[in-house]
Amino acid sequence: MIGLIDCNNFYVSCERIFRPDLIGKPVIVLSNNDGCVIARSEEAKELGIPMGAPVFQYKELIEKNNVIIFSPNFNLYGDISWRVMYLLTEKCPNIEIYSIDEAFIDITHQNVKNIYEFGLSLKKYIYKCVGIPISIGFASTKVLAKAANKIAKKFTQKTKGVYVIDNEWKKKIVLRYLSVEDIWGIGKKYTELLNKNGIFKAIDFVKLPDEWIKKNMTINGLKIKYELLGIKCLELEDEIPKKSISVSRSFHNEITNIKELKERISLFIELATQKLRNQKSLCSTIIMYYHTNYFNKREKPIYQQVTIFLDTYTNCPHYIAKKVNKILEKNFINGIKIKKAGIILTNLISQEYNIPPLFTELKHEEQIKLMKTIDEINSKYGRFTIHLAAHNGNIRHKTLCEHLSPCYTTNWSDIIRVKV
DNA sequence: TCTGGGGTCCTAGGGCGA
DNA sequence: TCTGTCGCCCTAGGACCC
Repeated sequence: MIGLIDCNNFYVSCERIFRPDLIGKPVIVLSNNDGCVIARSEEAKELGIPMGAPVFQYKELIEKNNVIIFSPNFNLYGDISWRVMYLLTEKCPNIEIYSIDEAFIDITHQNVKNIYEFGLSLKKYIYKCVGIPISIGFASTKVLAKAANKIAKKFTQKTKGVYVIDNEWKKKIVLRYLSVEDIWGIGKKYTELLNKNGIFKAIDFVKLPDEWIKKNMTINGLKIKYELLGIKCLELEDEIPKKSISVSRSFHNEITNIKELKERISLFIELATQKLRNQKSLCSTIIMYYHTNYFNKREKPIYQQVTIFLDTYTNCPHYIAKKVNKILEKNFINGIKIKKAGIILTNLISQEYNIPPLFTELKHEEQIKLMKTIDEINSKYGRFTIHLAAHNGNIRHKTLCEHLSPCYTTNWSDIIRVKV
């Protein structure tokens, strides 16, 4: 039996842990630059604020209903997520952490007598220890567990946040209830295609011939069909290192000069190589890109992308920044207004398997020692104590975040004080 | 005026060597 | 030596997820 645990309105719930006065009030969390809505409380959903909505389009509704706004505080959310996952692992060792707010558990080999009661106790435990409300769906496959979770969330009063699909009858009811757009793995495009062919519910989807599904929705579509029928096609996965690492940002004020762009890109490289070193990997290919504002219909959109193949594997920001800056100087189009830029590190290998090439300007032994020292200093005295000269070490620079909450659990100066 | 960020997987199609 | 076929590799693009 597989369970899917999902934290309810996760980012909003994280903010509410330290602001219990906001329970019952409409709350939203915004994306970087306070641009779009990325999390909503139930009350905000009821007001009709959609996911991904640009804030400026809903300004009136937000003000009229006193909706509480937060800028994203990923330090806080990451830390709370870690606590939730830690507790879940304690109770269910066979776990796949799927995202910041979701995890699959396999309880087949745990001696669980009553799955529903087990779910309720897990829910109670997480809320008691971390203060995060969760919903749980149990079923024989991942896709069905996702569907069960949806039911648990949608009918909280009846289910108390836990729903188990443990017989054919329940499975049939769920397939009849579930719309195709709500099936895990079927997005906007496939929904359009299915609707056009008269398929609206999961029960109709599973009746489609295999050949049709494979031809129109690839092998993944076929796996979804069998999972809905209760035949396991997707296993719980171990944590595997990332195959690519990227850092990108939109800019509140568009960038028009190469100096500033170089500054930002250098910061992206520093952040990305930090992630790379954390998972003990090296990269040999860097993709750097930037583009103008696609929403500005008055100007022709410009997109530039450069792929840089290194002659060696590295996780050293100085080496990468040097190469990227050289390319930037050569390719930069003067006069364009850059709205977003980013870098992707790819072609990753594990540090262990690295064999330095015979001819390269990079001095490997020295670089390893240097990076180790820098990481130790930054870990002891704070992120960016030592950083690339190209940026000033201010990672929040020029990013709009007017509603940022304190880092209650990760910053000594933000810890809540209690008067006794 | 203002519209996020970070990933994965699959497939088609072209280049290229055996 | 030329030509056709097959399979592998790579890339771009499109789908999906949170």
